[in-house]
Amino acid sequence: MPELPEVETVTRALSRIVRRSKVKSVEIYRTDLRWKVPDDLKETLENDIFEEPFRRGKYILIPTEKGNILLIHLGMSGQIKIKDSIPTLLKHDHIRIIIENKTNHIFSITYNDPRRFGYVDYLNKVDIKKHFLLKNIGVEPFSEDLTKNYLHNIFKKKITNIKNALLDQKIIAGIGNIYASEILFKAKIKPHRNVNSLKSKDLELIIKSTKEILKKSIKKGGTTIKDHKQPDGKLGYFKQDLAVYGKENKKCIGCNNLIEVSIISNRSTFFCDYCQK
DNA sequence: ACACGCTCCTGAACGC
DNA sequence: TGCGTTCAGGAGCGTG
Repeated sequence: MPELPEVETVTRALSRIVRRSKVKSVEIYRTDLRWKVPDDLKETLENDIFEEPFRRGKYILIPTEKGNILLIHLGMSGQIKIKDSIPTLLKHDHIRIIIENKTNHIFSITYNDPRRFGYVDYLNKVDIKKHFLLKNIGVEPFSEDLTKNYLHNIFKKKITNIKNALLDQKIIAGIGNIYASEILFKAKIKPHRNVNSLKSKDLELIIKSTKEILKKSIKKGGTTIKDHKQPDGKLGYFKQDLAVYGKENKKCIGCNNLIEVSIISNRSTFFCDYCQK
């Protein structure tokens, strides 16, 4: 599923229930995710108390009172399910955390991931800049650090196209294959353009489009193509707002020409050859 | 140091 | 209906 808006949606849903809740039990059914889930995850988290969850790139981070942070990555097919009960386990439910909130209500948080490209880990709060998955992550799209100057300094040293650059988590955190196409359509820039051909005005449009597209998608609960569900089971409704992703041979909303698809670094990339320059 | 394929895995959709 | 093939929203790793 998940790019920034989907991960943000899940993080917000978690925020509503985990804050100041006590971890009653951690049930681990599979440890062979993208990397091996640490053996001491269970004993580390149990009896600790969750604080306010937050997101970094496509990672969900939940700090605890004892000074740790639970890290969840959803990979391609991961889902978080929140229930006010402890339901029967379903296929691909790999990890389940039972919590109790301040008013003694029990909730279950279940990590389900058919393809197991995702990951669950914990780290110490002081190591947040050192963890191997977090240390090289670039700026947050909504941060003030995402500026023309920032992009210009990176792009002048690069030989790649803007589509690949948007997918590169070391530059901007959180953009994936769907939103890369959508952002470039909105910015009217062809995905194949080399980054060092981009002018100041182009960078400005890319930054503006990035913020707008991601913000709007979060508002709609993300995009459900296949897997993504919000933790309460609801779908994400940004799909109906997609302008180019998955629209091959459909009319462009800007000019009525047909949307094209080309494979860039093995990923489908959708664009309008007329609107995007 | 960088850019680019390859790869991990399951399931759904498609073609014959 | 059944079977084989292709494709999927991520991203680290090995290679050149």
